[in-house]
Order: sequence, then C-alpha cells, then structure tokens
Amino acid sequence: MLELAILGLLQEAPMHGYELRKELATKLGTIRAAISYGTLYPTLKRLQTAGWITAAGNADADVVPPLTSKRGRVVYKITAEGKERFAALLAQAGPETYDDAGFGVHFAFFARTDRATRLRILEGRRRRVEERREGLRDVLSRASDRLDAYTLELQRHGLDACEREVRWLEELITNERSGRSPSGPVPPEESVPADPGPPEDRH
Amino acid sequence: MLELAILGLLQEAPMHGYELRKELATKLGTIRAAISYGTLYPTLKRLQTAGWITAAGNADADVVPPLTSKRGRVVYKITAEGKERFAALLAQAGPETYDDAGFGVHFAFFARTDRATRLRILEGRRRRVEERREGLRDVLSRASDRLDAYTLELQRHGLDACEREVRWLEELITNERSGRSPSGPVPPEESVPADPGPPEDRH
DNA sequence: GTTAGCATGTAAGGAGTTACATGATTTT
DNA sequence: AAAATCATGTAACTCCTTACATGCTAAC
Repeated sequence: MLELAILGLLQEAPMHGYELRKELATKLGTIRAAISYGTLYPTLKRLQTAGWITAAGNADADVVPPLTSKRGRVVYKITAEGKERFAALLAQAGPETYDDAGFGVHFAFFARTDRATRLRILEGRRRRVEERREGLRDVLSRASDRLDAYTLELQRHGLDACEREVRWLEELITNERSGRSPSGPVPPEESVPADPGPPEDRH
Repeated sequence: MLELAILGLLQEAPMHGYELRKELATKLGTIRAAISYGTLYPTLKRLQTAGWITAAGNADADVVPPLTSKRGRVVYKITAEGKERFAALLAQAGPETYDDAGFGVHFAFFARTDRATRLRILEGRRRRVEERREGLRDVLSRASDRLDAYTLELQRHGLDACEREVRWLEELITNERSGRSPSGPVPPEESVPADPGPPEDRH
C-alpha cells in the first residue's frame, strides 16, 4: 500500500520524506491517517535498495551535492524500474485490492491507470461491498432478535454505508463505460497523462 | 480491541474459540473482517494467563471433563477479574477509542455501558469525524486545482461519508440526552442488562 | 544565541495475517 | 470408510506504531 503510494507520488514529482508524508496525507486523507516516520523512512530505504527510487541531496549521494534543495534533506526520485514497478502494482489485483485501504490507494491513482483496469477494480470493489452488504442484511433479518438495540443500530448504519457505496460505484462504472471522467464532462486525455518524455521533471 | 470484544462476548455466554470467532464476525461485521485463528487462540491464552477468563472442556482443565460440550473443544468463561477488566476497558478512552475500529467496538457494547460514558464516547467520536471532515473540506477548497478528477472524487465521497456520520452521531447524542435508546421508543432498562448480584461497583 | 519547527533516522514492540500441522465429529 | 466440516493450535512474517535520538534552519 505505502509502496504503491510513494511510487505514485514520486512519479508526479521528486520529493523529500517530510514532503512526501504531507502529500500522502492530503492525497490519501480519506483512507488513512498520516503515516509515521518510523514507517516512511525505512520504506524509502527499502525502495532505494530495490532500485525503484534514488536518493540525492547530501554528501553520500552520487550527484547533486547542494543543488535541488537545502542541505540535510534527501530528495527521492523514481527510476525507470520504479515506474515499471508502480505500473505492475497498480494493475495487479489480489484480494487486498478491494479492501477499504487497497481500493482507496488504487482509486487515488486512477488517473495513471488504463480504463480496463479501472473498470476491473471498480467492479471488484463493488462485488466486495455487495458481499458485505448481504452479510449485514442477513444478520439484520436473521439475528435481530438476539442482538441489542445498539448493535443493531451499528449494523444498520453499516448497511446504509454499503448501499451508498454500491450506488457510488455503479455511477463510476457507468461513467467509465461511457468514457466520462468522474463527475466531469469529458476527459481531454486517456489515462497515463505523464510518462512520454519528461514533461514535469527537472523542476 | 480484540481483548475488549472477547471479554464482552464471554460476558454474554461461555463459548469456545470457533464459536467466538463467528459471534465476533456477526457482532463486529461492520467494523472488520473475521479474526484469524492465528490471533484468536494466542489471545485467548493471554487472557487466561492474565486471569480474566478460564478454560474448561478437556483433560487438563480443573472441572467439567465431558460435560458442557463435546471433547476437544475448550470452553472459555469470563472471571470476576475479567468483568472488571472489561468494564475498565469500556470506560477508559484513549485516542484509539475514536478510530473507526475502536469506536465500533465500544459502540457494539453500549448496552453494557452507562449513559455518561456513552455520551462521552459519542461526542469524542463526533469531534474526531468533524476534524477529518474539516481536513477534507480544506483539501477540496485549497488543493482542488492540483489534484486530478479521481482523487477529488475520492475526497468528495469521503467528505460525504463524514457529514453523514456526523449527522448520525448527532441523532444518537440527542437520543441519549433525552433517554431514548437508538431508533426505538424507550428502553425498558438502563444499561448493564445482565450481571445480577453485585452491580459492578466493588473496589 | 536560543527557541521553534523542519527533517531524518533507529529500536522495540503491538496487533494482526497467512501458511502450516493436527485431530475430532458429522455427513454421505 | 471417505469426505466435509468443526476445532485447536504454532511459526514466521508483515505492516505499522510509539518513543527516542539527532541535527539543521529560521525566527525572535
């Protein structure tokens, strides 16, 4: 999850850890609270070791000693392998892809996903939420007499949220099928807006 | 979280692990997927060591060799210390009490919580959700131009869910203040429906 | 020149998962 | 008696957190 999110954000622009954390918080604010540094920095090191990102900014790095940013900061940049990795993570869908968190992260990077994959993920998520919805309906119809009023109220509220999300997903799926971007008229471009040559890099 | 839920369920009736898992799934179906055995059994052992529950059912246990259930099963029962522990966990409110999961578990056992605590938790949760809501509003008003349509749609959907939950909480708080049980006319009893004999004061 | 906040990291540990191993009971 | 399902458990691991330690940079 974090790996996907970091690679996705670094594809938009090189950043240092602190900044990354803030961007993560705004982009994934709906999904989860801000990540802690205790996770962020070790993960960045891991991605670096794997060759998916490079670090630059202070004495030990290869190039750019005191250039892109102030000393002390370490600016991370995605590599070509990192972009491949990101694309692979985005497209592959295991069961965790349809969890609240997994779906949220995938959705947040839909602008870099092709339409077929978007549809696959939206439909998978819909199936997942429908299953949960059916489970809640079953409980409410079959076990409502042995559950207390508060527990029932919780289930009702959960059921309502499921129904609402299914409707939301239906709408998104319809839009995807007819080529519209979410709640907007028509997208000027189809998927993966960046990536040809370096448009926004060099900063 | 799990600890609270297990103690709460065992307060309703003695159960073996497998059963506990199913009950957990129906009671907390809105909150999280079913717990895995790899967590459940070690946790049961831990609660046992702490003296909050006792195990009975097969050769090594103190009493009841082939009585309450079939051999092989281990039936767990809450102890007096366990009930105290449960009450303490229910009443104490750290920051995690207002998370999705923490709030859900506390709410699921509101029937065993006194009204003052219920109000405190509902209000804490409301504050938490309002904060998240404000964060999302800020992002939508301040950063909407540098975020893509999908990310924005995610934030909008999240904001909607927050607003909805706040309204739900408001309603529950109002009901609590006026002495009504959730979405029902009037409760016949006030909190702690089980637990005859000494009402949990003691100590 | 000292406080506040930006920025990077490590160590220890919590809370759970999956995969595996095993056996008892019920159904076919 | 074979297959399905109920039932208990362990080992290794993942992903994340909190608490701590440290240094740089800007503001007062």
